[in-house]
Amino acid sequence: MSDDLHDLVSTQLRRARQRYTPGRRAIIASLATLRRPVTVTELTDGGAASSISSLYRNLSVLEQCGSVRRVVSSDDLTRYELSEALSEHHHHVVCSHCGTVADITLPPTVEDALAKASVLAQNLHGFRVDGHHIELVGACAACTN
Amino acid sequence: MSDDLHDLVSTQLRRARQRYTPGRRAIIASLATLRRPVTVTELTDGGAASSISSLYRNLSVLEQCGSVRRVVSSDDLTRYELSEALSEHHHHVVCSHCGTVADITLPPTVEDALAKASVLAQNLHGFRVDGHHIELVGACAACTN
DNA sequence: CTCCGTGCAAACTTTTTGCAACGGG
DNA sequence: CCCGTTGCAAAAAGTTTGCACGGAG
Repeated sequence: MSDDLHDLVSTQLRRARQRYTPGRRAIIASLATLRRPVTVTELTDGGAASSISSLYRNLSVLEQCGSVRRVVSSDDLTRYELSEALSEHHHHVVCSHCGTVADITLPPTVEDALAKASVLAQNLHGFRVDGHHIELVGACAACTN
Repeated sequence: MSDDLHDLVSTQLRRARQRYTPGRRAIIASLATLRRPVTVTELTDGGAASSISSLYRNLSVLEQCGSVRRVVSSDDLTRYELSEALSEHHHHVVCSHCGTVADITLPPTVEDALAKASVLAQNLHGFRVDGHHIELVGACAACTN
């Protein structure tokens, strides 16, 4: 686990006048290790939190200060991952069979086309586009078998 | 409301050995009128269902037979819309301020680039891509003011 | 006459909140 | 010391299920 990461989170938290407590550190550590959107249950089971209420409260704090991102996909389990400020711009592949979500980076062709389309949306619909997220839905390697 | 739509739904339901009851018809009618992902509450308030449990059950049936699609976005309200079999391939713009979700059609450049990227994901990660969904996140016209 | 769909109420799951105790700054 | 964080327990919100009635095939 890189100290850089913890320093970044620490800064983000301080900016929001929040502290980098052990509980929050454990969450960040887990997310950094797993490198994919993780369910709340996975976090508690993985020992990243002692109490569910604290976990939710800390995730909320970390989300608001921009350290983690809440990810909802097809199934009804809420997942969390490190924000793009702490990782990299990426997208998700969702297995419609087992519900697992994995990270994926898409080629510049897609990103460029999407950037242009965003400007269009802005002009046509008056919708200010701040970001985007692509979800590829299908069957993961394990579920294809 | 086009009869075509109801005929299509009717066929989809029959294929799943289900009936096109008034309750289900009302849901489809609402979704067809609103033409955007709608929350469960919006459906009940709009008079599309008399009982919440029946609404959930019917949405589940309609989803399984391919008539409606469950849409989850950033906020925690589940939304439903007509499936692409009954509408057209489209994507969503999500207002991160008020949570509203609207439909948007993206230019072929994006779709093409994404199609190529999907093949890549398939080859690189062994993930069989069946479909995709793009979410543009930002601020809607009303919330920009 | 037999099922399927419906509505009500209760159960269940997930998330949020109240409150008292703890501990770092 | 003070205030933010924590853990427990209770509450709230959203969704699902059990059961009996009613209507359609």
